[in-house]
Amino acid sequence: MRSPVTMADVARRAGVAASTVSHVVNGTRPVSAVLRQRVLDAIEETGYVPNRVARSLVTSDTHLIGIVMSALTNRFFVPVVSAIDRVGRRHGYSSVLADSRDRVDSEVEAVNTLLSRRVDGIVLAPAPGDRRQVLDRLVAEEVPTVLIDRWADGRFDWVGVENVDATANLVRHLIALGHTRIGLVSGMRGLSTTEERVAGYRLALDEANLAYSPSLVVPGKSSAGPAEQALGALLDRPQPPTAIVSANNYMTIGVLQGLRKRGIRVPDDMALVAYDDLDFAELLQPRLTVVAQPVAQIATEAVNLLIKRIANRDLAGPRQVIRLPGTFVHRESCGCPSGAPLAGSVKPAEGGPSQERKARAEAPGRGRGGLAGSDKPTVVGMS
Amino acid sequence: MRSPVTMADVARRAGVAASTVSHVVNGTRPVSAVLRQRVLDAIEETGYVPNRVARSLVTSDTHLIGIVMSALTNRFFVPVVSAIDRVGRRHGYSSVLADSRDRVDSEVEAVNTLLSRRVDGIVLAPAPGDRRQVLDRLVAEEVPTVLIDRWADGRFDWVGVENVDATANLVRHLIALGHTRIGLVSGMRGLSTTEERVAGYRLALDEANLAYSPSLVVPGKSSAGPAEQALGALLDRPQPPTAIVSANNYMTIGVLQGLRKRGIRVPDDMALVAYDDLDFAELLQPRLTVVAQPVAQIATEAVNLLIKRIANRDLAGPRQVIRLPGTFVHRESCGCPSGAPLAGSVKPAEGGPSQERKARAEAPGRGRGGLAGSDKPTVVGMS
DNA sequence: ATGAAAGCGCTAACAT
DNA sequence: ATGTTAGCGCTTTCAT
Repeated sequence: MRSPVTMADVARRAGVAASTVSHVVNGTRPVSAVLRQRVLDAIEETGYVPNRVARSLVTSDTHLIGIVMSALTNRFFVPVVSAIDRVGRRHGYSSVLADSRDRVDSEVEAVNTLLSRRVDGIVLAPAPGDRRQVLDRLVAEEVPTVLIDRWADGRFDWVGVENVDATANLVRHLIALGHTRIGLVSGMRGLSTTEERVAGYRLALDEANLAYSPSLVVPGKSSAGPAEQALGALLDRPQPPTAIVSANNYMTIGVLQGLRKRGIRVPDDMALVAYDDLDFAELLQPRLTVVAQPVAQIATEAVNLLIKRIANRDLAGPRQVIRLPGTFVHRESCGCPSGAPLAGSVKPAEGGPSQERKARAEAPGRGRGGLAGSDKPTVVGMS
Repeated sequence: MRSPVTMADVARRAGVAASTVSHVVNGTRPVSAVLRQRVLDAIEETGYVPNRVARSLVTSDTHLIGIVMSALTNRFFVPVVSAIDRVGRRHGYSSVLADSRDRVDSEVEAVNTLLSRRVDGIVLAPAPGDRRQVLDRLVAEEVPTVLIDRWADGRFDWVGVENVDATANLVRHLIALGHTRIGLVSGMRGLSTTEERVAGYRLALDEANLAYSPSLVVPGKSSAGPAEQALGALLDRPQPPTAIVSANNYMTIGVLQGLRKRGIRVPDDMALVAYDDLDFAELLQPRLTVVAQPVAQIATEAVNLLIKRIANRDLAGPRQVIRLPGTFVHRESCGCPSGAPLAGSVKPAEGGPSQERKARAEAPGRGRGGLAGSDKPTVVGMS
């Protein structure tokens, strides 16, 4: 069995009281150099590893941060884990996961598990549907929680991206290029991001006095397969669109797949722009014109905010809503030649309704190694 | 502050002893219908959530599985998390993460954290370098551990992929197509996967009586940027290769990037094959000929094995080594026309040295929605 | 079928 | 500067 060497063992070996061992381990009170050394030696010799669960029982904190999201499907999953590791390492936090599978019932189960494990705080990307049960619970238990990605409830801190204007910019650009029949492959129902992106699409149409046709908006359910199917519906219309907007990364993959199968070339036969950059967007031909989310930054802000809340639970203060801007990345799938200036002035955002704090624009370099000069896409920061 | 409603509170409210509450919660001994109901009601009314950390202190198990790997860089990260969630949910396991950043010192830190949190078991993808310290520790503490991806030590269970023959097959295919100068962009030094893939490359060369030239093997360090640089070295040779093998997914991205920048077309100017399939391999032009790892299956096997070990720590038995076959996916980047039969008979594997168990071949469909008939790549199972 | 009591390994008063 | 002691919230003998 596993090392049952306890603090008492160490104390005995060092010839001191258990509390002394505790204090040298935690530096919680001065210990004479001699005893400290004796204790350190004893620890070394016995291979003692402090038992954090026993510690947690008395201090009633676990230094555990719970993450609730659909692991595979949510693009914030890995960045959040990384942020907790990076930021949290300094403060001794670790992360525990709970997959919600994007269904409220699993979400409830997930939150309960985390609650019973007494996590110090939770980062949650709310599943679509009625999440009142989970959220009420979280409020009742008063466990520090920050919502991420999808907005769901004014009682919580939230960090996410600006969707309305960013999507509108995508559409404005297409309109500036002369398109009037623009299809939208939209996301899962019940997600704020889905609704906001649809709203952005309609906004741009309105501005240009183009009629909104419901049949041009097809449900891609936020994933590739359904998106490919939804695309079919669009293409089978008597008057297919001349341009398509895909509302998230996974759906973009489905759309590309579908277009390819039908032998429809981008952008010659069909212009395509998308919400979310893809890791491999640069490698596709044509390269995709997209709005990129500052994913890493969102994750980092969320974790920082959470840790701050945990640190002073009392100084609660007003809930923070951090809505970060997306970045318009102009490449060629919209139909523009490589390096062309951006058609259709990208309007500056006017500040979301619940925007309480303006964040700095994301740094241009998004990490994935520099591109050669002429190959560089035009990056337009949006705020 | 957080719900401090304890088992004692519930007991008082229900007018029973704490032990009775415990037994109805855990079903550990019969409780009369009346009392059981009273307890259940009290729990309901108080919103009691059992404190798992207190429980852990007495039972000395946490139902926590630790995951140690380079979160962002390791392709097994998300699949392992998913597997723990899927398999573990039935048994009440959750996962705690620790990012090793692929450096032994962080790895030591990570393992220590998990040890102090008293996880019931660990899934570890060993960092490159001298991991004796970590592994000795794990052995000493006798915490059930399964190694994944990179093989490191005979004292542990291990689950990973067959590399030698799979890589050889890639090279054999190129040779069959007439290539004699074949470059290899290889992975990080100190990783078993790197060494095995180089060995496979050499094996195929030997079989064909082609000379092995060290300068045709360049260090891509398992990531995109370095791979792109390494590619440069290959291309700047007086006699550049006519075909390239990329030894993992991230490096393939770098290689593609580099080739594109130099205006080198695949496969016309340069044939390209790779270890690891890419999520978007189907979307590239040309589509990539690769060996795909059964990632999800590896993760699932690892987690199942670990949970089994945890269940009966004593019945230790011999260490298991599960080496799963890769799948040759024949597409067009090798220079073959779409749907062409596979040139260069792909030799069946001969069983790795430490192969103790033969696993079934991965099911052909790899999840990402069916391809249209004529577009379907030729998939050749390897064992 | 139920209750009382001991104790898991630690921290944090409270002594001295 | 160090030791003693009383819990943290639970499980699990041991009684009854």
